[in-house]
Amino acid sequence: MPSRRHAIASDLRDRITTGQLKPGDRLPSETQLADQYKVSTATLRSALAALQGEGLIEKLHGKGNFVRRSLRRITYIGGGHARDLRSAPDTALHITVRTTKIRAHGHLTSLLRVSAGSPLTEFLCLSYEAETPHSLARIYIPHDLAPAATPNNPRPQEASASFAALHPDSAEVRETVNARLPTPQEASTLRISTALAVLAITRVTADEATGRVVEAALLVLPGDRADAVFTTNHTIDEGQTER
Amino acid sequence: MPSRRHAIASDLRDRITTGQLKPGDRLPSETQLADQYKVSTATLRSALAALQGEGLIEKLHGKGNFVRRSLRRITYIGGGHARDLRSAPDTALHITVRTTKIRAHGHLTSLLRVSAGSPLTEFLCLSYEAETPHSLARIYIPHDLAPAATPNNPRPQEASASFAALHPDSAEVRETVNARLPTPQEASTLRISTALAVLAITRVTADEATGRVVEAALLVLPGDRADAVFTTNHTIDEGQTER
DNA sequence: CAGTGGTCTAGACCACGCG
DNA sequence: GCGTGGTCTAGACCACTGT
Repeated sequence: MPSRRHAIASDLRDRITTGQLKPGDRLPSETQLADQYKVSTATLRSALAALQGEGLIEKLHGKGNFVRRSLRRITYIGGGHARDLRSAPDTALHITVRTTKIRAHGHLTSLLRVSAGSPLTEFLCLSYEAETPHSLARIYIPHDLAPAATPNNPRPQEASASFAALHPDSAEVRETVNARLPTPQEASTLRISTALAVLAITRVTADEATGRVVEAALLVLPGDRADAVFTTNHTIDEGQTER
Repeated sequence: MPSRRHAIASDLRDRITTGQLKPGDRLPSETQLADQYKVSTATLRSALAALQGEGLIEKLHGKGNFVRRSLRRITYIGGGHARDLRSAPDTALHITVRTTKIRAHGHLTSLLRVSAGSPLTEFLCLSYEAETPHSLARIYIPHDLAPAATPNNPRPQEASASFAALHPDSAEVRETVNARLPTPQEASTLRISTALAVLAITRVTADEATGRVVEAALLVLPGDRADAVFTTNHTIDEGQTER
C-alpha cells in the first residue's frame, strides 16, 4: 500500500510533469495543500521533501513552494581541461579563493601520495553565478609546487578552473565521481538544502613522467544544477541537457 | 543557532567518525536516543535521516540503526571500456536483462539523434551482487543495430557490461554524470532508501566515422556503494577509496 | 502586520524481525 | 509477543518575506 505521502507526491509529480503546474508556478501553501489532501502538515511536508529531492520543486522560506525552472546551469568537463567549469553563456561567474597552508593528514596523504605532515597549500574556492554559490572546491597542492605568489586578483575565472592547467602537457588526470547528500557545512556554504544530492568529484592530477601527484581537488557541485561530462574524444560540442 | 536535530546529528556523527561507534555497531533504539537527547522521536528520527543520507548509518526496519560498514563495492569505469563495472573481487555478480522493443520518444530521440517513433531495442538490466541489487541500467539501441538474437543465457557478465563493446574501435563515448535522489521506482528496484543519493550516468556512444549514435545508456548506481572513475590515461590501478 | 515555510512535541497506530 | 523502526496526527511556536 502506498503511503499517504507517496500518493500525494505522485499526484503533484504528475501535475508537474504533465504541465498542469508550470515551471515558476507557486504551489498552494502547505496548510492549504494539507487541507486539500486531508493530511497533517507534517505528512504533506514530507511529500514535498520528496519532490524537492527529485529537483521538481524549490522551497523558499517565507514565500512558498515553487515548481523548479529546470535549468542545469553548470557543466563540469572532465579530462583535466584548462577551463573545466562552464556556465550559461550570458551570466557572470566570479570566484572567491582562500589560500591556507596546511599539513597533509588523513586521506589527503594517500590521495597526494605524500607522507603525513607534508606541507600543502590549500585553495578553498567558491564560485558564484550572480550571487548564487555554484560550486565548492578544495584544492591541495604540495607546497613546493604551489604558485609562488598567491594571486589576489588575476583573472579569477582562470584561477578557478584548474590549477592542473599549470601542467598541461604531461598530466594524467584521474577523476572519481560520487553522489551523496551534502554535509551540513557544504549545504550552508552552497546554500542548498541538505536533502539535495551533490556531485562529489575527487580529481587527482599526476605528472606522467615522474608519477608525482601535483594536485588533488575535492569538488562539490549541487546535483540540481550541475552535470559532469566525460568524453573519450575531447571535442565537446555544447550538448543539450534535457530533463 | 543549530537546530536540535543538527546538534544531535553532529554528536552522533562525531561518535562515528572518531570510532567511538564502530562499523556494524547497533545504535540504541530511537526511543532510547530520543530520551537521552530529550527530544521527541520525530526530531530524533530526522537527525538519523541526515546521517543516513550521508551514508553513515543504515536503518533496518524491525532491527535497529547500524553504523554502516563502509564498503564502496562497485566502481564504474568510464571511457567506454568493455567491462565497465567492477565489484569486489570475491563476490559473485549476476545480471538480469529484460529486452523490449519500443519506439523513440521524449528525450530518447535527442539522445540517440533519431526521429520520434524510430524502433529501438530497450535492455533493462539489473545487476546483483549476492542477491543485493547493485545497479540499474536502461540501454537503448537502434533496432537495426541490436544484436540479432536476444541471448538468453550467454555469459551474463559480458552482456551486462557494455553493448558498446560491440563497437570497440571507432566508438566515441560521452558520459554525463549527475547526482540526484532516486525516483520511488528506482528506489524500490534498487532496494535503497529514497533519501539515498544516486549517481545517474547517461552514456552516449557514437560511431566516430559515421557520427551515428549506436547506443544510449541510462545508468543508475546507488551513491553509497558506487563510484565512477574517469582517467585520461586508461591505465587503472585499482585505486583505494577511503572515506 | 499577515502569510509563509521550519522546527518540534507527545502522543497513536502500523509493519517488520525474531525468539 | 515484544521490541524495533515507519507513518501519521493536531497541534504549538519560531523565522523569514512581504506590505
